[in-house]
Amino acid sequence: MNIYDIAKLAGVSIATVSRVVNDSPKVSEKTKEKVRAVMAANDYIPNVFARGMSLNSMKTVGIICPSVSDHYMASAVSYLEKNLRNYGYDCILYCSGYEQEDKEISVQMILQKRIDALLLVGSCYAGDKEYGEDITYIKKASEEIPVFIMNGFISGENIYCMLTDDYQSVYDAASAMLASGRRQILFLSDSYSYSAMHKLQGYEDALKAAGIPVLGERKVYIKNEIHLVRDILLARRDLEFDGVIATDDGLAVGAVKYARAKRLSVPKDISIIGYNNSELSIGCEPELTSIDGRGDLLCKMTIDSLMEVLKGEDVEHRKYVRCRLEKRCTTDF
Amino acid sequence: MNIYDIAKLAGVSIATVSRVVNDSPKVSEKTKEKVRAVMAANDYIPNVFARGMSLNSMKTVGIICPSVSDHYMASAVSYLEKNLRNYGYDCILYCSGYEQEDKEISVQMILQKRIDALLLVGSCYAGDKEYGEDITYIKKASEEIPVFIMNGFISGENIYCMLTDDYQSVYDAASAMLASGRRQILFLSDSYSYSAMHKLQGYEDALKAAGIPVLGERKVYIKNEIHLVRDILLARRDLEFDGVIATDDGLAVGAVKYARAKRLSVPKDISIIGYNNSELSIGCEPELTSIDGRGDLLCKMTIDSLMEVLKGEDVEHRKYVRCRLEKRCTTDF
DNA sequence: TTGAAAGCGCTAACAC
DNA sequence: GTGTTAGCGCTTTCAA
Repeated sequence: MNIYDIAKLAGVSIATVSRVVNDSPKVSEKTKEKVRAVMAANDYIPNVFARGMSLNSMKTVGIICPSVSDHYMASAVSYLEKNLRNYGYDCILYCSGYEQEDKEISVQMILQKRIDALLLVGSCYAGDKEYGEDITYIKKASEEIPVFIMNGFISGENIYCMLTDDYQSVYDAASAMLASGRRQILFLSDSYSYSAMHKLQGYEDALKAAGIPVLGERKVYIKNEIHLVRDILLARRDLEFDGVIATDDGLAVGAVKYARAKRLSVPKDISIIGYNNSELSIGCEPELTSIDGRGDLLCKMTIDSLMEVLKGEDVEHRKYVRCRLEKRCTTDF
Repeated sequence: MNIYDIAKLAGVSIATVSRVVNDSPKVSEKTKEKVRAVMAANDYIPNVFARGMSLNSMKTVGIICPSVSDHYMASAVSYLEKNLRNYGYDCILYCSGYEQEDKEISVQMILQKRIDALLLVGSCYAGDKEYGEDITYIKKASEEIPVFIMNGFISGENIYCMLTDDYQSVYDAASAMLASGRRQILFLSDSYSYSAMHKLQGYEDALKAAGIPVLGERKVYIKNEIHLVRDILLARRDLEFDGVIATDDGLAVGAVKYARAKRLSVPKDISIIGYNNSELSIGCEPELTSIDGRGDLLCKMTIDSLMEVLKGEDVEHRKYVRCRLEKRCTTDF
């Protein structure tokens, strides 16, 4: 069943059928009804390829994230997919991993699909030149289609960045922890991403503002595995700390496990703050105070901007979402 | 840059360029080299639409899952996407939600994309007629393209089901719990899916085999939210139990929280087993014994079958993966 | 081994 | 408001 068959059956031209399919206003209601009836009766499905060929667009958005098995990103992808579809856009998904080369290949491949826009989920795509990562592949992509980065920043004509205010939220959290009397706060991170660097900066500035020295040994980088974090902390007998700020809940729960192993009381002996407000922060014991990066809002903002850009409207190249501290039992403020 | 430009620059016909792109054997190496050089020099990218139109395939697999924010499914989608791409297939993702109508719409819409195969992730798509759900929309899809169901079963010519041995794993877990002396085991579930019904059956049969009566009140259905589960269990003062088998780790952690609130010792006073072996089972305290549904194996099996079917080979319509009990601290066997 | 040319099914510019 | 027709960029016969 193609457009010619429908046209013949309905006694109109293919142009009219096409117009009906696209709900053009310059077809009479009567004709529309007639054609629609024929289409329905024959289970007619317009050929997306032919359509894409004429329009040179498939109403598809490409989404790349390092891994959708990370909960934060999974939620984001889920939300994005659902809402984009509401706007009539499909999603094609690539999980690129974290390696530079793989990220480049992913972008290159997804561009071949003639997507209408590219969505980069995760701050690992914002590896700024300062941090040694090459971002020309993203710049290049932006020459063809608009690029949206969630939680990362790259400046560019056709690049739109949706940001979480990581700096401020960690600054505030660390300040509150300091105000509650902690003096030796550990910064626990598993990444050098744009986002992680801003969190670090917030941590350092809060310490400085309180007149506390920033020690290199208190900045611990480690793989995000609960038991691994616990064991590493246990092994580092030189390390003294009465507070932990982690860039992810998994890391923070590792610290909780460490406290338990050392029979430290939480939050009395040690205060702990995680990040992302995930299920893990409710599952652990005591339950974890966590910074909520408001992924939902970030997604919403992204989709709104995306639609505006696709409509040809002018959109800010950088937008922010404020985080929120979800207070639970691992802090005493 | 299209095929005509390349042809002109290379001094050959478009047919030859096309053959080179598709690595046809009937082009001389010499010509191939020449054409390839021109393509490379001009960053030539074949137009996927035109290509899809001729081939009537876009080398794309449609994946539908209820929600990719569920960790189990997210891992699956991640794995599937990565491996399908290795085989040269793209993925288009739909998150359908759990409602019958939404699932039907998702399938209908994704079929319009001319996908080469449909992958249904999650046992909620197997709602058997016995359980009241209509599956004709899946049967209908299978008339057009091969359909693969992960963790669900529907019989049909063009339907391939990859199954986890949920029945046996719960049967074994419940039997072990009974052997360790428990007599009042609670079955905690959040769904009536194909998979959940099989888990239930395993639970019931294990009890029966041990001569223990199956009580309706010991089968608790509840939304998968940790605090909610805890509170409901606390509220049900009539309910007595010394063991819990849950169809998901989230539910099981709710039971752990319940035990803590009641100052019950785990596993001494109450033994708990979760499902899916997620991060949550390591994050909670004490750490949760959990049944690992081997999602990775299931995915691998699915992709292997998919490729064989697409190649036109004969493939079994039902395949099983064995689960594994990951023993941690909430059980004493 | 290569080229010419006929589609594939649709959109959109143009004509009526 | 409707029809005619020229592409869109590719694959694939068919001839040479």
